[in-house]
Amino acid sequence: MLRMTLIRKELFFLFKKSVRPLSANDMLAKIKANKSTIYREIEVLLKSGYLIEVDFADGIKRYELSSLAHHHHLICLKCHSIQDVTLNEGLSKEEASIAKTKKFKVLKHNLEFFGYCQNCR
Amino acid sequence: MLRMTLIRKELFFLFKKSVRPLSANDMLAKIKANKSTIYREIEVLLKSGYLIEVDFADGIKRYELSSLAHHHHLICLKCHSIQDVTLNEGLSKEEASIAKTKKFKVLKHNLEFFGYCQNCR
DNA sequence: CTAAGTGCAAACGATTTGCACCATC
DNA sequence: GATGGTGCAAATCGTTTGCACTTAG
Repeated sequence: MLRMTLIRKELFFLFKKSVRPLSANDMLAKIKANKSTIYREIEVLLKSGYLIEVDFADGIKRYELSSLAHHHHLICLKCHSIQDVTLNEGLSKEEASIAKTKKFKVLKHNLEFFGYCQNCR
Repeated sequence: MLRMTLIRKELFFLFKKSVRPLSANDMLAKIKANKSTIYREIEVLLKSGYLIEVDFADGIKRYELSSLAHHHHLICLKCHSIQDVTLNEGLSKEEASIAKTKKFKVLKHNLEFFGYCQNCR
């Protein structure tokens, strides 16, 4: 049911070469397509599992390929650079403890770090 | 420089008795004040350090008293209930490792958990 | 052919801003 | 009475929707 349209191809290509999560506006700046098309495309690609949502707590939704290994981001508050981090331990121990003590089934979490990067601190 | 106005008093009272982070709309529903006033109030209270921002990744900004102990939230995807959690270990070890290996100075992080609460799973 | 994809314009919801008036210190 | 607070209306920005047209399979 997923047709391979030009816009879709371009989106995959864009995401593949992007080193940071992309917002709808980021995509619009790179791909000649209508706003609505982009937003609907995001919806489709989320639903079909190609993209995941990433939240930088600024009210703008961003996305990256779900095929990437699970990781978090280091967001520089000054230059807005973004680095990926993979946590050594992860949060699985914490999530297990949450399941036990709070009787809460964790399906996903959101974790991003904010601060100053090497150049800005 | 912070005057004790009626609206400000009501806001503090509201936050003190609230068991969950509040959005601008939550405040507007409880306090008779103009939209702009509420948003400007949030700005002032953030800047003066009485409130902190909490992000549930849904594009709506929420706030809670900064005097609360550092904690995270368990957000039920079905009934939208919210529980607080305090992590045993916290992320300080992770942040130390980030400082070392990535040369990134972490000032704050955002961590919230999503899933199903006891009643909904 | 027909379901999926697209563009355009208008609607939406959260937040912001400009301006005139009001109240606390 | 000066600075900070407030209300109102309009603007802004990211996102969504309705509708008519197009295209991939």
